[in-house]
Amino acid sequence: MSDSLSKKDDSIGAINRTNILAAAEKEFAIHGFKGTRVQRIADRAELPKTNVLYYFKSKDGLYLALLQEILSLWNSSFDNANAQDDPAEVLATYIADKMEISRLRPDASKIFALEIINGAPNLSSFFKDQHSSWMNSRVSVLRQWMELGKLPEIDPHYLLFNIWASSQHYADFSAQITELKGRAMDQIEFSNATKSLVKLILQGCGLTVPPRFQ
Amino acid sequence: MSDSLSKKDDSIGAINRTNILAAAEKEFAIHGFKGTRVQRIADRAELPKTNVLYYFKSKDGLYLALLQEILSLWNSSFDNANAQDDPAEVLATYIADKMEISRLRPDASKIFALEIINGAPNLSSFFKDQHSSWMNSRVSVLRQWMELGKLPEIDPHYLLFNIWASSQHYADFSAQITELKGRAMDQIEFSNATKSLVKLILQGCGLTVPPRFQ
DNA sequence: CAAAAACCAGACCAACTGGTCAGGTTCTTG
DNA sequence: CAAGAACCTGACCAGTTGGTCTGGTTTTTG
Repeated sequence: MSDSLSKKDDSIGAINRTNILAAAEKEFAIHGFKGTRVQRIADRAELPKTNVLYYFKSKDGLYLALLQEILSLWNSSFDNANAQDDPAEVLATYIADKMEISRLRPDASKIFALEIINGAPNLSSFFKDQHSSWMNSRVSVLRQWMELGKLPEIDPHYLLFNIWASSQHYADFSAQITELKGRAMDQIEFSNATKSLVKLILQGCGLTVPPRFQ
Repeated sequence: MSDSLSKKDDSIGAINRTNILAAAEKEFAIHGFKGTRVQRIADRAELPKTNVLYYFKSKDGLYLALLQEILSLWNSSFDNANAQDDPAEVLATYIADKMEISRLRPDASKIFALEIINGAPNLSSFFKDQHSSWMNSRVSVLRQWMELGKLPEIDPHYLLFNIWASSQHYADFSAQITELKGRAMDQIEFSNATKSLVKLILQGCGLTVPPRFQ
């Protein structure tokens, strides 16, 4: 309806949409898609249920809209790295980025993880293709680093899986971490965890940790 | 009713119970607790729904029974390690054990992960306490190793989290791995992944990889 | 062999849930 | 300021689902 750009207006509709998405993120993260009740989202957003369905045609529609927003978080500086870059610097930054998402958007991370665990039934084939080609291009860069002698031999897939799993873990399993440590992690602990993880992984594949990550 | 031991009799009831639990494991792993339909479990076990409710009082009861069985998988040789043992050997074995569970019981691993992601609403406080004290005692062993100079300084929690996250990852995210690699992982690939992970983590905390894991 | 225990299953139901509808009110705009 | 667009919401409904009830059949056991 409005000019194609700037959906970030302050119209009443835009505000409600934002509130509903925020409420939905929390509910879906806790209960999963099937376990989430539209009524609960409405309650959390302090709106009648009908109103939620007014803005998003259906529960599916709301979930998909949310998922799309979440996917945009998955971009990072590593996306544009190439053979000329320094592997230690690039990987350390990538790990730190991932940890930052886990800290700031744990619910988004959880939803993504749930989606993947369930076999990604709602991730469009477009995203899957995109993700697949992203993986291929990153593996290719890692291999070039190895050929150039900038990175010791290691299976690039397993390295990426490990980075992804370890950082994502802090978001997905925050409940367990809270349980095991007795309380939730604060920013300082996240910073320490990040340093620890950077050191573990970089040292693990024979790289030197850049000073600013020590 | 029968003698307190040996529930593993071959009575018709025992067989049905086993079948139902196996069917439930698959369904709960795919759809989560809320998303799973008792009818679907019954279909998979080739029994009428009423029969499932006959053996397990309710959906909750079935889920809890399954969860209890799954928890027993989480024991490992690491549980009994002490300061006299060799950290490289113990940790490598622990990682390999965890990877083996991911390979052989991915559904059980998924259910456990889902439970944790959702904040462990169904894990009894008994299990939580147990897990918490397990963690404390293992952290203590790791610290002793560091004091003895057998293991370089590293935060023990983060080390354990990393092992746990990386190995569990292969089960929980098998769908994504299948997508990214184009097909499911076979036993040889799991073996390579295990070696890769052992090397990454041990090298990451400054240990030498034992020969049989190379 | 009888009776009790264990097992089996169709019919049924109450509760819940996503979603619709119709009839409003408020806001925007020419 | 009129008219249309956007927004709001109580009442309602049809489909689904966990679970019960009742009346069986088969197996075990004293």
